[in-house]
Amino acid sequence: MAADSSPRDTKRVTITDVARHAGVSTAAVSKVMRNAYGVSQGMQERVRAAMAELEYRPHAAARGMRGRTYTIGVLLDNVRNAFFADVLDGIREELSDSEYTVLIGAAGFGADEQARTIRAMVDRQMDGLVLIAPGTPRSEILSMAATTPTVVIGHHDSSDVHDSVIDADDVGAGLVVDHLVELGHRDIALVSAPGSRSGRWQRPPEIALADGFLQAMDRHGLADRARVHHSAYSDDGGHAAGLALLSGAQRPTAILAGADVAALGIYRAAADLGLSIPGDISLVGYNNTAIASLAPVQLTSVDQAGHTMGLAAARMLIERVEGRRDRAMQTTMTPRLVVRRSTAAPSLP
Amino acid sequence: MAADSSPRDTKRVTITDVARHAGVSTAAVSKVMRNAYGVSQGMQERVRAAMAELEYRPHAAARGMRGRTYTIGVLLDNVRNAFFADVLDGIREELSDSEYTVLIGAAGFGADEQARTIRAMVDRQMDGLVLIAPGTPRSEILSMAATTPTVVIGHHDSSDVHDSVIDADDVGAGLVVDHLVELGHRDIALVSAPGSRSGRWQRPPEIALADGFLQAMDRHGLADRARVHHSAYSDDGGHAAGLALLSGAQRPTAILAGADVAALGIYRAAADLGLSIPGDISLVGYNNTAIASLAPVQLTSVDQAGHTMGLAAARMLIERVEGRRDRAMQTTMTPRLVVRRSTAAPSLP
DNA sequence: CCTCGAATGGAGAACGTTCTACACGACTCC
DNA sequence: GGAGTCGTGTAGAACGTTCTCCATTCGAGG
Repeated sequence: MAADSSPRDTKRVTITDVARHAGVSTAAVSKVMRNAYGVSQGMQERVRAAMAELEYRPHAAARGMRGRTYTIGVLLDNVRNAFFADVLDGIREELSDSEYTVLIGAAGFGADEQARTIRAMVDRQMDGLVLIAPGTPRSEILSMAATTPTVVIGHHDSSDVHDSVIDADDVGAGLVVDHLVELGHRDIALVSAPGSRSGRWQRPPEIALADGFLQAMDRHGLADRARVHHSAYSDDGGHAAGLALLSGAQRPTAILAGADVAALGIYRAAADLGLSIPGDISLVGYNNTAIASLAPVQLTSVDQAGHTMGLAAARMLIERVEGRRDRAMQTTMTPRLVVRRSTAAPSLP
Repeated sequence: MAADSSPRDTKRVTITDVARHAGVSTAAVSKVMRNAYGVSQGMQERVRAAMAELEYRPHAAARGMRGRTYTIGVLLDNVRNAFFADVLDGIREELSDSEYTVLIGAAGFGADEQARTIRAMVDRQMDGLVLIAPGTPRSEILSMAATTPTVVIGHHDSSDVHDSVIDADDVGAGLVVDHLVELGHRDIALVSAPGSRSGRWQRPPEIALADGFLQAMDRHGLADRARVHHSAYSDDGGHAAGLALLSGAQRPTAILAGADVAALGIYRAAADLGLSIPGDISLVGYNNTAIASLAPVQLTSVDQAGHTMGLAAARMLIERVEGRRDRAMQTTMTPRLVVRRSTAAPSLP
């Protein structure tokens, strides 16, 4: 086995050290830390002083064996999607002066990998989980949520075992369609994630979006001119979708992409084909991420208030973790259209 | 105290259950899991079968009390910087079929917050840490690294207690200056992070970049025309820097930004001032992130091979964690210039 | 047949917390 | 003056692993 001998020595300060130093029992120290009932003023002070003096930091793994671990896990499929960064900021802000630490599991798009990551977080005894639009089968989420407080962001399927934070994607799609129709567009395409009703989720965000889109088109009497194309919410996915839609026979005059990243891929495809935006094609993104507002981009987009969603998710989660609420709840946000320079009246045929 | 009664019941399958089910001792099961010495073929199979049958998953917190936790922590300051996403992908890829799980601590720019996050990861007994350009004082990193294997990405300061992966930022700056000078530019400005030699880091990436920039300018006899402006590597930071530089008295004809995000902020500032890129101003980014290649952007940038850096970091870290190497090492990458449409010859005065 | 050593399996002590019981004293109330 | 009650503190049993010893068996060598 060779030399081994990792350098991990210099032993930690433990609760026992603190207890001895303060001249009390470990139980007392534990109580102080969790500010549990039954501790006198004097005890409080003595113990806190000892902790400070020894620079004591509780051993999270040991805590995990019995009680809390004071860790919140966040699952996201794609670090590059800036919308998730907004949500994350919200979560971190809400938790910033609590004792909880936020750790992120970045899992990629694969359902298996996501499931593995979720299990890893549960195995590490995290106190609560925020899952952003998980691709994992619903049954798996439900069984995990039965044992660990969970907030699901994005999926419209509600449940009595986990909380949800969603955006009214159907309303968002409606806003976009209204805007485009008002500009004079008739042939409008939607590019949405292929997700579909897989894994027993009945209403993942992309389905809600697609439904809202079709309803809105119908409302304007354009049901037969609506087109839906599926592709991954990534730059490459958008690029492929853009090429397919724009070089096809019946070219739409406007495209709504379910994510800003994908919209930028479509932008690239349009450029490849020599089409200008918004001259030839109007383009709308979704999520109103930072890139949408960049000078060279100026993408019309739907704002989902990711930051606020993160705040709400964290608040709801902590309520559950600390047992202040025992019934599932659902929070719905209303989207808002932000018009920029990527949409205009269609050019005459 | 109300009802409390969190739902966390339905007890887990433990090593004891597996042992009983396989008719062996827990010690034996543990040995099989860690494939330690002293296990017969038959025992192997019996135990593995039992584990599979019961769907056993080891309890990470309990493991953390004695041995490994099979968790690698990654610290990054800003989820929005796509370069970090590249690094992260590299790390995840290298670790994808190992037993290690990667968890990310997103800490923001503040040194305190970063320090807190690092401590949180150490307290959770993570087996190893990858720190991407930490702003935390060097001493703190060194003391953490003494107890937990650590790879630092970005800082050029080497150490015998942690490994490092860096990019030759000075070379990168040289490539850019050469390119710009060749196009005919003389008045070139650098926008770099304010980091400076704080916290006892002698050579954080921004300093290496600035030094390389000044040296390259000097090499071309342009030392007196070089300007360095400090701002945060963010969209807003770039915007502010852009406004300052471009509306000031002696306007540069080209700007190098230390991060693509910041370059986009400068882009926005230029637009605000009615200046076109590359007509009036040439602009170069750093890191060659995905946004740099987007159709509407087309930013000339320096490629740092973040993905490869991530791979290297993970490989080095695991060597240390598993005790296969006990001396610190350092890996240096060579940057490459990717010319796009944001640079051109300067307009005549 | 005895001794040795290698190979294999198990007992049981950690590890650092939390938390349930319980002990003790001081009051209050009949 | 005894029975409750309240407030405060402690003992000690978990929790689910890892890992150091130790026990047993088996073969080989003498």
